[in-house]
Amino acid sequence: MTTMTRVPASRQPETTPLWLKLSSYLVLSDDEKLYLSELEKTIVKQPPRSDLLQQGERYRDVRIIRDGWAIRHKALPDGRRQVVNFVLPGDIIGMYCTLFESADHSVTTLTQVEVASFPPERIGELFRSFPRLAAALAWSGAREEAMVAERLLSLGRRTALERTAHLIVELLRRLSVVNMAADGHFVLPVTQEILADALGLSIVHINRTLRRLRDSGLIELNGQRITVNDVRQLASVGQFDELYLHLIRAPRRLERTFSDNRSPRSGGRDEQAKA
Amino acid sequence: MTTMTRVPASRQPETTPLWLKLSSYLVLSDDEKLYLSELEKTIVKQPPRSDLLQQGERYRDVRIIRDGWAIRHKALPDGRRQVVNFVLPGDIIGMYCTLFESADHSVTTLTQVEVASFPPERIGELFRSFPRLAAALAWSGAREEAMVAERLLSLGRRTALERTAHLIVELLRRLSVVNMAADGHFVLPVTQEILADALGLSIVHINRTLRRLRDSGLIELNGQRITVNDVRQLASVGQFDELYLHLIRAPRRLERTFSDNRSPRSGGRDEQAKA
DNA sequence: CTGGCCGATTAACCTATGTTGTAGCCGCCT
DNA sequence: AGGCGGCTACAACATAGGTTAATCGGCCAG
Repeated sequence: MTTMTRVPASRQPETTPLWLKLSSYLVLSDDEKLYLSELEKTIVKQPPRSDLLQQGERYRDVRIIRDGWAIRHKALPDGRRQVVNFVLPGDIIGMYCTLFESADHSVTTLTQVEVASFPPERIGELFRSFPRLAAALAWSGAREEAMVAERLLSLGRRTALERTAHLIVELLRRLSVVNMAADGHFVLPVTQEILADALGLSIVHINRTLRRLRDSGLIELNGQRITVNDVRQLASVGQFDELYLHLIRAPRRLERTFSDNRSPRSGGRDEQAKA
Repeated sequence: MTTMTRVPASRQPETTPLWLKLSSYLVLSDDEKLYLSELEKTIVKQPPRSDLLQQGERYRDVRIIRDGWAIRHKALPDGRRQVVNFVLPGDIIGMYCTLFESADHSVTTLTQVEVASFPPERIGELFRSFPRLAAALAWSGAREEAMVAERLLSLGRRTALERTAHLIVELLRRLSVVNMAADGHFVLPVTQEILADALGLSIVHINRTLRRLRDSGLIELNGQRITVNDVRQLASVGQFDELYLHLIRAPRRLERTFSDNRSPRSGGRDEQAKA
């Protein structure tokens, strides 16, 4: 709402990345805002290259990333590795911890990361007392799946150049939502090895591919800063269609389905059950 | 439970594939069973090769597959296509229709398919009145994501032979849950083109790969019937680790989180706010 | 200052997989 | 009966991307 600084943004309690992200989906009430900030109360800092979660490990708390980057990845017994997705500020880890016994993937930090965590039991509470907020979190989780499916399309059917372009545009879009990208540039705290693992390529080939993108003037790289000179064109190279990011606001039927029609108090907005 | 026939299994109302699948995760009460069968009341048959959902289309009802196979796939503007997952009896389509405006993928039947459908609004009702059932459905959805992530690992880091072996074992495991596979054989109503699109390979190469699997005696193909002679060995070729299928029963904390602690009776709903 | 390590970069070479084209089979329509 | 379309099968050839190996620069510990 107010113009945003690019600072880690945790001055005012309510503008955490998660809040920003959810707000892009639906307008949150003050109650909801407050409850959300409750969830982000217990905060810890994790050093770079440390595991937030390990494949096979039992799930523990739910974690909210407040600052920094991480990767979600899976490994084969012989060491080959696939990065499933990048975990950015505003993303949630272990949302399914209530449903699954143990994790089928690892999450490892790339930079120093600030995480909030809360016990899984609160999810039940959330669904009961703040159904719209719960719906927004479900949206965030469903979007995650959509991103993985899109990456699958990339690995299966896009060439190395297309994949790489696609990923860059995706990151740009995602980071914009949490005010971490401006005019097409952002910090990409990632080695080429990690890019390779994300795109199913060899490290040498990712290097070649980045070179081609640079040579064609589509992007610039200075250290960890990447600049996209012409987003439209890069998107077209990557056949990027942002439909899968589901960035549009919640459909009207969401209110019908998830509005809290049980507590006339607290939730404060209407009820009027249907059918 | 009782010994199972391989018949479509819809004689007794409660043993639908979805019920079977969810029961493998948690024991459902009679109320829950009943409500589930309510959801499967409106039934329609779809011919083979027809769309249940089209990329870009607005979401409509939630659909439960009761019989037959379909694929969930995404296409690039130039026609290249990736099959994201196979949709089997007991699977659900459009679970996120409340959250998203329009679909980012298509679903197309491979065989004749029997689908039940219900309006998205009932999901809210479900979460309020039958939280354990809702949790089981959430489990099913989360598992879906896990499968896509595992396929991503396949496309990114497994060879054609490994991928193919992996997929076959996965299908075998999934079909077993709904009693559609016995002693390592099942019906695979799929052309090689579709396998190719699922595994990110060319149709010619999938053909070569199946040949290798047959020549090595790991599988047999007779028309659409596939027989896995040695599951252990095939799983080992595909580096298959079923952790990602999350086939184990619900963790204990699920009950703590989702048990309906609001209604001592059955359908009643109400409250006791938190904090 | 210096050695060691990590990551980026490039060249040369190799191979898994893609492409193109042909043939055979089977079921189905007329 | 003939022919057509969809699918499998395979051979021959082409290439995107993998592998290996060498170099270079930056950073840090001693």
